[in-house]
Order: sequence, then C-alpha cells, then structure tokens
Amino acid sequence: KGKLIVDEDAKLEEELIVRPTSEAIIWSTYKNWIQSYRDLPILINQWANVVRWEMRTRLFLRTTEFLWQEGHTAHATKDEALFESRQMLDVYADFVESFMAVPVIKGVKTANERFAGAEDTYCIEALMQDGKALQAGTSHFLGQNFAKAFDVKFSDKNNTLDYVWATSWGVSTRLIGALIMAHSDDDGLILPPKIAPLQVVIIPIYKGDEQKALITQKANEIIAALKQLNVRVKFDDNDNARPGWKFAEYEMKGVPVRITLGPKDLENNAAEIARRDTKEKKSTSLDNIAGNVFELLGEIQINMFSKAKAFRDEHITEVNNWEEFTDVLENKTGFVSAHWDGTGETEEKIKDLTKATIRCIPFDAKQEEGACILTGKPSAQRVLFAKAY
RNA sequence: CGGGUGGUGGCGCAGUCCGGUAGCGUAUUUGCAUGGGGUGCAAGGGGUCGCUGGUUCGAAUCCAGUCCACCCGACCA
Repeated sequence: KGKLIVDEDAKLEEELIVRPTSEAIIWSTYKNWIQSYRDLPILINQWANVVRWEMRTRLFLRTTEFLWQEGHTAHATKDEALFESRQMLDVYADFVESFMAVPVIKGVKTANERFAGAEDTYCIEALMQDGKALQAGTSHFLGQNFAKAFDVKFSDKNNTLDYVWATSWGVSTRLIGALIMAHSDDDGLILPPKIAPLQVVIIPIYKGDEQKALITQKANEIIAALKQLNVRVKFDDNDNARPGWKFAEYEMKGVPVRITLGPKDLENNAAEIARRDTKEKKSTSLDNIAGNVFELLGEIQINMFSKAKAFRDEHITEVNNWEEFTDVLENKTGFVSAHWDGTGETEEKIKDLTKATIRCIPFDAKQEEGACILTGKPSAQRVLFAKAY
C-alpha cells in the first residue's frame, strides 16, 4: 500500500533500478547547501551508471546502460558560470586531443539539439573513420533555470537574494568507442601511447634454453632501463605461443611498440623495433635503446593525432547549394560546412531529407554572408552538418 | 511496432531450390619436425541440423506453427 507496483506485463527479464535524472537529485540537495555567497561556488563531480531506454543500441556508442562522469556547479555570477562551462569543454577537448589523439571541433549546439533546461549547450565533435560524427563530450551553461525550478537562492554581500547560476557537463564510456573507431585498422586496435595500458612488448626469439637465457638477460636490461623512464613494458616469454602469433596478438591489442630480440640481433648488438601506428620495422642498436623507444612513444602519440586530424580536415567540405550538400553527405561523407537560415524548421527538414544534423556552430566560424542551402534565406555564418552516431 | 535476413560440432560457414546414413575452414587432442609474421605433416575426438507438430518407406532439406538473434526504420537533450 502506497508503494510502487511493477507492471507484470512490462517486467524486464533483467530488472533495472532507475533513479531520477541527476539534476533532480543535485539541485534538491543544493537547495539545502546554498544560503550565502560564501557557499559559492560549489562543484560536485560524480561517476555514475545511467540508463537510456534506447530502442536501438550500438556497442560503446549507444548502450542501454553506460558509465559516465558528470559535474554540476553553482555560482554567484553569470560570468563565472559561463567561464566554468567553457573551461570544462576545454578540459574535455584537451583530454581527447592530447591523450586520446582524437581531434575535436568545439562549438555550440543549435536550439533543437540543446540540453533541455540549458541556455547554451557546448560540445566537442569528433569524426570517425567511416565519416560519421560523434559527440565526444558536452558542457552546459544552465543560466538560472534549474535554480528557479528548484528554488535555490543565495544572499549576496549586500544581503539581497538571487538565484544561483549553474553549469553541468559530462563525458561517458562512449569515449572508448571514439578511441576505437578513430584509430583502429584491419589488424586491430591502435592505442595512443599515453593511454595504452601496455606501451612496449618485448618478444624473444630463441631455440633452446641457452639462447633463451642470453636473450632473457638482455631483455631484463632493457626492461630495467625502460622502467627508469616510466615506460609500461612486458616481456612475453610464454613458450606456448610462437613469435608470429605474438606479433599478431599484440598488434590486435594495439600495443604501440614491439621490440623483437633474437640471436641475430644479439650478434649485432641490436633489436628490431616495430611501431604499431605505421607498422614500420627497423633494426636499432641496443645502446640507449630505452631512450630511443621512449622518444618513439612520443613520436607515435603525435603522429596518431596528426593522421587523425589530416583525415578530419580532409572531411570538412564547404558547400554552397543543395546538390553539393547531398552529394557530399552521400559520397564523400564527413562534416559539411554550409549556410543555414537559423530556424529549427529548416534544420528539422534537412534532417528528414538527409538524416544529417547540425553537429555544432563552431566557435571559430568566421562571419560570412551567405544563403541557406535549403531555403535560400540569408545566413551570417556556416554551420557544420554531418550524419552522426 | 513495421520491413528484411538468418538459426547446422566451440567459432565461422556450405548443404535446403531438386528428400536417401551430415560436410568444409578454424579451434581442440596426440606424435614428430619447426620456431625472425597467426607453423608443417600425420592420426584422432566432437553435431538433439533453434523448437513443436505434420507429409513420407525415409526429413537439415517439403508443409504448418512457434521461439530466438541480427540488420534497416520509428527512437536517440
């Protein structure tokens, strides 16, 4: 009595327990915590599993249940909240670009795509190798909307009451999908060194215990030197798998650098170094091999980003009419930079006709007079369209 | 919910149209060789053909029903 009863017909095979949307929890709590300007600013960060009742799921990118990180802040002034929301977008962008080696475009969402309750929704948009866009992170400037909805007021220095200013922002395990889809090739994963759990693998090649002992000794020296440089390294002397099998296995797992060490190498005081990103192999002297590998890891990190950025930049196409627009979407794919009349109706119509949505209005879009590709009405700047996940 | 495709050794598939004692690759087991790119040769083991019923001397195959999975769409701040 007075409790919820599960609808037997709607009962799931695997039951889920759902909570209210985060804002409801956070803001009803903030109401109790915030009285004075001295309580501000306030920031709560949490990692939580959330559920979206998607009719159609997609591994890593759109799953029913996923893990995400979300932050909620409250501020005394509008400027401070605005600054916070832009700062967090930069934090996400920096992480995705510098660590994941995935280039992103920073921008603002259109009203249609904006988070319900936000004044502005900012986003970072990445491009996958199949030409589809992926929203990799988001940050909202919430204005005073949630403060008003949950009645969260504070006294300023003059003892006058006002609603607080808010932001929220988040990224999710979708980033794992972005990492996989931005870099991998037909041989498997390619992980950027900065986030690769294993950065270097050493594969011995030998016949008999005598050779094995010699190679193991040399491998241990290399490992010690690499560890001095904080490189994450593994020596795979598993006798059940052959060298060729190991090569393929670690390539599939995306280990950035492989060092192969065999009798021929020892004779020449050398080792074979193979990099995963380009698949190049070359014989390198054992003198200062750890230092050289350390440098190579840095080079791979930069190369992966450059390669992804070159691909992304080649797939931003400026178009000036409807024919070009649909042609690029169908054949070339990627982002399409086009003029738009600024109305939600036009945006919706374009989506119905092409499945492409406005991914964002880039922060760095230059002001430029033009005509909307669909309606021909005047436009002040180009926006980025794409088919998205 | 609508449209499409499919369910056959662990995994990936052929066989189904045209009924006749279930096959290939891979994995696995054993032995020998091999070991610098997912080893080679030889010999083994492993299958209620999604499920139920029907037709037939005989069904993976034909018929009816049913369950499940995947893809496309609706959905997706």
